[in-house]
Amino acid sequence: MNRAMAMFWRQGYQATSIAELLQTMDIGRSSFYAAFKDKRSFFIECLDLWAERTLDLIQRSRAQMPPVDALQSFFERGFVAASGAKGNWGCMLVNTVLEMAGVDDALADHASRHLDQLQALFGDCLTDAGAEPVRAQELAAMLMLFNEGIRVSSRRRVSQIHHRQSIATTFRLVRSSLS
Amino acid sequence: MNRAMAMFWRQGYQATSIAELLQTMDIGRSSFYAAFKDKRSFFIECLDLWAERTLDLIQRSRAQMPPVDALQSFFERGFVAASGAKGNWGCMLVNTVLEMAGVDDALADHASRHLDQLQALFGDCLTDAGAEPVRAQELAAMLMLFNEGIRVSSRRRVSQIHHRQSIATTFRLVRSSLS
DNA sequence: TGGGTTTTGTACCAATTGGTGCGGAATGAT
DNA sequence: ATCATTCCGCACCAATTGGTACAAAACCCA
Repeated sequence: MNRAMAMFWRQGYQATSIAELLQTMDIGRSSFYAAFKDKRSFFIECLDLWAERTLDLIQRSRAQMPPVDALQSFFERGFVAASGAKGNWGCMLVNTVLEMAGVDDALADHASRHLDQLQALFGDCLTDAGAEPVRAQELAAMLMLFNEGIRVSSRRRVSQIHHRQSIATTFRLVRSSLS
Repeated sequence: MNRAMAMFWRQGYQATSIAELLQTMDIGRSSFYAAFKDKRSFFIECLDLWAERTLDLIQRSRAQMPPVDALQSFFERGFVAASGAKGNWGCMLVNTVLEMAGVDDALADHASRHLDQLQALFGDCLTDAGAEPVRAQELAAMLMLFNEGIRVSSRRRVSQIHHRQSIATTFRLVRSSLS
């Protein structure tokens, strides 16, 4: 299932056929439809799994370091770990929103709600760091905008160094805004 | 052709079938294949048209107002004009990059190069506004990141007001950085 | 009006899509 | 070993995909 999720992550929903999925999961057609209802339902499961892992990633970091550091490490990890030689696939939630909006709005909304959760978690980290609730919400919204932007940019052929720099300057701004 | 472009813009490449295109263009199948080589080639034409119009939009604004105002009006127009009751379709270039990356990399690169042009134009406006070349490039890159982010965000159900606010604060930052 | 060229409507094609059903193989308990 | 049950490979299906062939129609200049 991890492989299937990665496939959806990289290629999106429409461009991934069931045949491809079966091959990478190394199971038969019957087994697939026995375990999952639909291609669509299965995609949602993968989407949820992806979101869950992403939230967990931040939560775990938060237990080990100051909250703002945890946030920053989240952005940096997304650009180092996920982008090997194989290239970066961006954020599955962002990808899904842009692919399905105007095609399957329910699906796009589902991904969008996950992004809301992520933004809420950003806010939590910022209040933890001592920001006032209102200000934390503002900053979280800004970080989400930054996230969406950099995830798009990461699917282009822009140099990694440049992204790192953007992250650095953004978080310098965030930190200065908190002190 | 405008209608066809709008269709691709809203639904993306894969989700738009030839049959739908023919219907909205109100032409027959033969006429289509006589005028355009492929679905893919036709999509590229639409993409180029969209990019051309976007660049023109900025250029025209630049002839009528200070360069930074022109940039700001570009962002604001994208959110008022394009987003009627029918909703906002974001930026066709950004949409294409995210849809086709990992599926048809050549197509994604094509859209990405258009974004490079757009970013270059951002840079021109900023140098016009008196920024030093290096600084202008930095700011242009930041604006492109902002553009990518807000175009994603605009396809979610986030309130318009919020976007306007983001634009305002971003440009306040840009202006203060220029003075 | 006539003949030749372009345009266009439509039937048709092979390939692929997501999804179902069946028959046999593996499994496990007695 | 036997039986029942679960599992799975594979054939099959209808629908849709992008693309082509071909003939009829519209057009234009003489």
